[in-house]
Amino acid sequence: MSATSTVTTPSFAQALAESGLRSTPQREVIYSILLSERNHPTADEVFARVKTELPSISLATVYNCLETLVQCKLVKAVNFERESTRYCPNLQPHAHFHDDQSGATHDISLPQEVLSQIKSILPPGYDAASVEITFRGKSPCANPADQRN
Amino acid sequence: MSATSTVTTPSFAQALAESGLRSTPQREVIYSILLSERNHPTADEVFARVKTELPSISLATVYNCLETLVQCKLVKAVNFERESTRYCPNLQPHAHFHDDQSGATHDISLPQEVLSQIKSILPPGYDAASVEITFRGKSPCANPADQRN
DNA sequence: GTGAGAATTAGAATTATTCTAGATAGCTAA
DNA sequence: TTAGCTATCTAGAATAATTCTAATTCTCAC
Repeated sequence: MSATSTVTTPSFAQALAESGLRSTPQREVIYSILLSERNHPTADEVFARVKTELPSISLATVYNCLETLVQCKLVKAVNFERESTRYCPNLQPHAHFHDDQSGATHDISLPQEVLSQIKSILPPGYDAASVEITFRGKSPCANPADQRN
Repeated sequence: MSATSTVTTPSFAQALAESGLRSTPQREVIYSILLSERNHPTADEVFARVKTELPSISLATVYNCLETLVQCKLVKAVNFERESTRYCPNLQPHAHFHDDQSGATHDISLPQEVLSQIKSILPPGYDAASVEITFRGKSPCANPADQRN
């Protein structure tokens, strides 16, 4: 019942090669698991699944491979950065901008009409209690030193 | 240099009271720190700061108080849920919907025009490399059992 | 003042993730 | 082929954020 017939598409190897990396059995199997199991698995869930095909694989390798696939833009990491939770007293609807350089997080005010347009992408039946919008990139704040967050 | 003159506004006590909770020195000081330090501090940073006013406070209390303030809707938690990172091979622009009941995460496709409208809220100088949009609430998927993520 | 429940405390426990050091494997040039 | 270099993999220890536990302290209603 091996649903994950290892996909060794040229494009897979190619995407890795473009970053100077090799296609390995571990990477192939993990990628094929992500393709077949479209339910946003965690590293641990991938680990459990991949062990049935490569029993000697280690959890560290799973983390390494997932990180590699993200770097090669073959998969995306959801719930992105695993840093400390941060708190803000700004209760107005707003988005956040995370400056990659300084690590600072800025509030970006969110006009009502944009918010409702965002909510309009939800198919019928979806009832959203909250939306979280986070940008990441470069912000105009010149001095990283005086802006920790 | 005690910038945090404890704010005991009636509304603060009131917001707590509405949830059947008390206004305590620890909660007041922590809230006032969040108000004065508008840079999205972490629990640890709040802990460091609050210790100068309440030297005997414990880290657990800081976590408890922050959680309490979030429950009373006095502050918001950014970088919300501290769960495992999840991975998906869907490279199209899409948002995520997190079903609170089942814990499942669904992809929501994101039309180009909505995406560009979202990006348009950024003030000049902000250069976003990526945007992450996450809804949370109730999704129409009836059976929580067969949809883990 | 007393007693019940709420809140706080210190420290242990948990969980996701990263680090480290050693073992393997695969390619390159002789 | 084979020696050597590097990439990759592995197991287990280490780290960091957070939660849990049990004991103590505080508050308020009576």
